[in-house]
Amino acid sequence: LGTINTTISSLCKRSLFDSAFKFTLLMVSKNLRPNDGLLMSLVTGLCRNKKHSEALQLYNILLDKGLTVNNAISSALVVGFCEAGMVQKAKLIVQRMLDGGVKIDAFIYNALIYGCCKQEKLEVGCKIKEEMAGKGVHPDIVTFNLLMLGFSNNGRMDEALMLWNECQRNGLVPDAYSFSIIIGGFCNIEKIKEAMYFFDMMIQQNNHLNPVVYNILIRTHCRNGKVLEAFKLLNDMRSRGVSPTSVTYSSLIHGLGKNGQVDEAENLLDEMRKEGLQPDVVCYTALIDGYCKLGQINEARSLLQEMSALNIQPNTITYTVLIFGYCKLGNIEETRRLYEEMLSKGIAPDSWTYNILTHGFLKEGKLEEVFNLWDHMSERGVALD
RNA sequence: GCGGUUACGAGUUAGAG
Repeated sequence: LGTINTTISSLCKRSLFDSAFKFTLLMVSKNLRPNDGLLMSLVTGLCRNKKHSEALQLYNILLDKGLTVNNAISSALVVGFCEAGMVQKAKLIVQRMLDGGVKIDAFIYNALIYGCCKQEKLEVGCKIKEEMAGKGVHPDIVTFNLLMLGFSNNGRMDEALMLWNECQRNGLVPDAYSFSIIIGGFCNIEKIKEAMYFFDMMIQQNNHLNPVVYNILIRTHCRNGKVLEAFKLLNDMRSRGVSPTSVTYSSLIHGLGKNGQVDEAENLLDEMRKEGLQPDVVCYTALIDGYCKLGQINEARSLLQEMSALNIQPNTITYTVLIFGYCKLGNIEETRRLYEEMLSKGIAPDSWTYNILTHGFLKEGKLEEVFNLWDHMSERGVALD
């Protein structure tokens, strides 16, 4: 049995979920049961790779065999379906668990609420919260956080705050997530005063301080062109012993780039390295965008080379940014070249890429090329939106 | 006992016509 576990584990680690799946089925058919942790990562892995039906199949077989399936495995399945937007199917799975007399715990309810909130079905999410309470499963802080996030993302801060109050009436204590959700919600609608009210509350409690809240505030200032304010917060976080992350830096780089301060932005890459942080693809893409917006396309292009020298893989957005840079300069040659290059690297263009390419070609009167492009696009299963 | 659920960063679309 140890060998089985090791084999499956190794297959999962190498992301060979198909093989792990087949191997597990084979084992289960011989009534050998891999351990819980492995089954969970297998279910999670299958779902992340869009193999939901395999995950479900495995789950069903375990049940049919009368093998124990703990809530962690079930919740991995429910989460997998919810993350892919298949909340209805997730609900069916849960319903079957209920029918089978299985106790649904808060993790699973929360996973369902997560799915509902992702689809902006906030009222349904709230109903599930009531339902769980009715079944004697107390909504926990995660339940409240999920719903607060749902409302915050829709600018419905009144409702988010009602939940903030409600959870405390229920004896729950807002945690670091709660704070950043509320602060982020106010930032989204530019209610900075309100955001700062909650931020000060965190500071006063001298608790829950973490890079995420700072990142939210820094990004908000950067988005509003208030880079100086953003840097003040960077100092503030450091002085309180909170280390910046690559998210912090990418926000700052983006903010500086938007202001045309690309040199300062580029210096931040070195500053990161001095702090032991590796600049990632987002930091580079933000900087490349900054150069492109200034028309300094060669600088942008050499950053792409720098990335490959450092083994930082460019992605769809990186290429789209560069292509847009060339399009704006009317450089059709390089636009084509980059498009070919991204295809040859297996980086998939998306609807934004095609949108930009279309405009670029049209601007230069390359009507036929647009038609070719559109054929290519539909072959690849991308639709303009 | 251990494990499963929640927060933050980059790309097209300002205005006029």
